Amino acid sequence: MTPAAEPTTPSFSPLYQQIKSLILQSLHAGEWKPGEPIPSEIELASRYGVSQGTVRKAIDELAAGNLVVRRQGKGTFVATHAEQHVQYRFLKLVPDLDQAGDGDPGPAERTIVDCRRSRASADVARALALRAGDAVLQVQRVLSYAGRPTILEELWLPGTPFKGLTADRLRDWQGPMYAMFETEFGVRMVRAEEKIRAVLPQPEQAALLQVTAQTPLLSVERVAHTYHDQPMELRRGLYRTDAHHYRNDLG
Amino acid sequence: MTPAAEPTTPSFSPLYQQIKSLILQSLHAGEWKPGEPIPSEIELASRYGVSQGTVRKAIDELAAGNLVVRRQGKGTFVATHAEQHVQYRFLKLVPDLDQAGDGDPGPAERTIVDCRRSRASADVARALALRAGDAVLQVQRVLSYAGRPTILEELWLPGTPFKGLTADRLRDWQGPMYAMFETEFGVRMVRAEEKIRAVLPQPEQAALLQVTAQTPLLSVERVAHTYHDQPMELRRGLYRTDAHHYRNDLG
DNA sequence: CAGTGGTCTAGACCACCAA
DNA sequence: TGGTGGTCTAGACCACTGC
Repeated sequence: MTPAAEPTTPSFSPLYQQIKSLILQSLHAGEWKPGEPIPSEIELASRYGVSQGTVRKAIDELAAGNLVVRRQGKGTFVATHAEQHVQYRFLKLVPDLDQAGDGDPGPAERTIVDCRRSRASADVARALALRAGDAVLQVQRVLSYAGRPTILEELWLPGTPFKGLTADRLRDWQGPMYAMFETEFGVRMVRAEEKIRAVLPQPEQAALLQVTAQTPLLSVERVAHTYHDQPMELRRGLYRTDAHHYRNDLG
Repeated sequence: MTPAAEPTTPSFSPLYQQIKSLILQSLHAGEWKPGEPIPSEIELASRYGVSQGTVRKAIDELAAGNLVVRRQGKGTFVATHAEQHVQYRFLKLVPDLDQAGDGDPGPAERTIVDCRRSRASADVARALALRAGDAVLQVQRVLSYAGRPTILEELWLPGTPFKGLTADRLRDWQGPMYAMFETEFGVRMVRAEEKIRAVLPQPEQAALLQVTAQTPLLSVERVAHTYHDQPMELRRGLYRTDAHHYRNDLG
């Protein structure tokens, strides 16, 4: 606001950016839930006292960031991991023989190996913007495709927002885990970043994936963020790549 | 055009999409070279007989696809791998300790291991949309960071567009290889897709990277495309991930 | 200063959907 | 049929660049 403080700040914010921020606030505050429609462009325009075109440009950017989905003739809806056409939006592992070509890895069998409350180690705390020793939820599970264990992943969640999450609730839930986070805990994952390495498994890891300790695996460390770039999940995955590969499109 | 032929085709093309196609054609035809400005929005509007806003929306999409770069007050320029802020746009390997945080892996020493003309094998031909036996150029090189061999890559180029490419010219060129393809051969890479696996190296590969044959490595197979999604390069890379990692942002 | 892209508006019309 | 998002236009004004 005061142009004296930040020299590198563009001392100018377009109207549509301000509108975008306002809509973002309402999304974060849960004024409209995932899957629900947000008010029409005309209604938002009159609410904020700007033209429809300005609201339109704001929503354009939200839609580009997958925060919102437009459907012609129906309205604009809060994006969700549940009913979304692209389920498992953040999972880039696809079968080598992808006949359909749609990157759909097919149905996965999920096995919860472990689920318990613990305290954040230094690196987990750093990734989740907590303090070391804070309460976290720790889950370990295996995903299998066609009976073949393929992904072993361990994930950490901050304890407070996910109070009440148990192994049983995880087991009972059908569909993407991120969809459960939305409907059960009101936490919507919006963005994620992954660091990928090639590693050899520890003996216990090898056993869970039914491979030898000499089998090279993809190590995928993901930090998923909710609104305002707040980190809400750390996930460390080990991917078998003998029948699958990690697919990435570089625009 | 004829709505009878294709049942699933949206028998409707917005004006700005048509304008986008026209601009794309000019880009492909080389009417404006990489780094050069394209005509102003007003000029394009009058050339195509549409309003400035329509041209604007067309250019918006081209800019979103990194085909073109807008610079306020100066004009709109054909994107290039050379002077682009993000050099090595397609290289996602970054140092584990990235102090600057800009993903800049720093200067690389390049060593050409091999460069020769050969004939396309079946899989190379399929990737490059050629026929098996067609002339291809085959290059093998090593990239080192701080004296440490980190990337071993082998790449195949279709023989015809790259007539005259030799090991010497590769060695002499400073800067990104894709920048050379632009200025020397008029081939601009626009999009790429990568398939990533974890593998163990062959003995010769291990020697070139100065690692043991038990060191897990990232296998990165990239197909790079020029305009109209035409494949123009197949690149198979082996990445050491003991001091670097592959970084990916999931929007 | 003139020329460029960037923002904002107001209004018209079209395509899609549901009741 | 009415409401939604999608397209297109025309014009005004702003911000940035270079001369």
